[in-house]
Amino acid sequence: MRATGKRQFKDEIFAQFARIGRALSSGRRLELLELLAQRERGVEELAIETSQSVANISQHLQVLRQAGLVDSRRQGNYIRYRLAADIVLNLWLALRDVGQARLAEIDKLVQAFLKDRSALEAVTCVELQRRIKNGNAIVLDVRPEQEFAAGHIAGARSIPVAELRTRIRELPKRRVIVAYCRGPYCVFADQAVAILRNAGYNALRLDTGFPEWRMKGLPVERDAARM
Amino acid sequence: MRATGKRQFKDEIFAQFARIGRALSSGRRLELLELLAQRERGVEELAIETSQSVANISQHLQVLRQAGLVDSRRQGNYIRYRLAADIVLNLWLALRDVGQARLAEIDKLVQAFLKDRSALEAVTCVELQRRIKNGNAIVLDVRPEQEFAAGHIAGARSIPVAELRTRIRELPKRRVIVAYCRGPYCVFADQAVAILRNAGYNALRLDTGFPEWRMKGLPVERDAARM
DNA sequence: CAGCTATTCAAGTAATCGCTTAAATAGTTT
DNA sequence: AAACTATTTAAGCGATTACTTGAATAGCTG
Repeated sequence: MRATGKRQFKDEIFAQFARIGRALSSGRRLELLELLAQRERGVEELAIETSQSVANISQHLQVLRQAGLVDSRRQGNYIRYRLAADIVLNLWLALRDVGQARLAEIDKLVQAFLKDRSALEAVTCVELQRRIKNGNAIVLDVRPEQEFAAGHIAGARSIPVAELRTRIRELPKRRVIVAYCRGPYCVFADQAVAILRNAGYNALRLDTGFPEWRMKGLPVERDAARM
Repeated sequence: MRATGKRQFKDEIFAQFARIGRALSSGRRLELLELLAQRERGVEELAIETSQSVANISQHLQVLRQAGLVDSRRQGNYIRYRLAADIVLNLWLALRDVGQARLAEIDKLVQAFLKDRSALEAVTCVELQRRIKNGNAIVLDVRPEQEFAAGHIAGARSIPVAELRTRIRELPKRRVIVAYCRGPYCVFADQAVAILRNAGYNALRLDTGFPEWRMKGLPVERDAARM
């Protein structure tokens, strides 16, 4: 308990926690976390989705694994990665909250790239839940099918945004449609709302994505067939 | 909305969030956050407490500020730094939770340095709250006086651990004493419990610190005189 | 067991990081 | 306005990082 020992203890324990910070210090790795928050994936899948080389993504995944943020398991010839625990998702969401609240650049980027977003107010989780209760909205999951299968808002329908134009007739025109996707920095729901409104539908965007909905303890479902 | 623009948007927005991760990627900076979670401080104070040069700490503080994690204000000749918002504290606690749950090295370090800790079970916040309600414990804040003044558990008494041996008679021997400090990786409460038990007191450690207590929305007080 | 394939590792390079020392700045106080 | 002082900045270093390319590994699958 003498002073030097105490300093060494502090140095070492904070250095350990800093390993986690370091894992969060690359935009590429945060993008991987965001993808893995939707569902588990193989290395090549992640490489394609992030437009990176397989070797590079593999190395990033090692960093994430050594920081305890992701887990992997073998499935046939592939190795599938996933978030190691819900507290990891919680950590990523906490970091995102700080960015949203404290970094002006993030707001600027969203404004610049998603020009329509500021015009249209988004639906909150509480409000959507109320609408669901009243049968007052169709909940539309516009993420890729496999992400829907791995888990979605209870009662939601799936039409991936890529298929929305061709499958738009599956949706009734009379009712309000609330579209959601991976999260507030995912563009799928914005695109979906644009397509729907263009076709004369009454569409709104949920202000967050599926992982946030689930972390709030709100009702979710998953495709029992898959997984 | 074409593919290349979308990739660029993702790259840029995740790079922005990564600035926050980078700020968390140094043990030294995490130590600063932990100190600032107790109360605001000047640069030299932080330098002394971390055994670092003033220039080095100043540079770390710039990194933290540019990531939106800390704020500063001038007070007389000094510049005082503080956490920028409660969500920053929330982020640090989320990171710590992940470390505790997922990094075996952290447990090893605690076991090695705080050998007694495993023997003695700690009191949880819920349990302490119950004890307070029943008048069933003395709550003892063993952090330095100024940290107590900046905020403490409602009803707690202050005896900094450095003064505990000389002031131990202020405490009644009949009642259970629950000591707390900065957090689970702070050694003050462990030291205090050791001193108290050695002197024949019935003492226990709270399993977290003041910032965690406050973030849970449990009752706190502050010294109105200071501030 | 041999062949195949997804994944990891290793080496190399340009850029960045943490810390030190020394000088500059900015703001208060006298 | 001058002097002082806390803080920031600049330059320099050794160590580390992100990514690429090319080779190695590990473990299914036929």
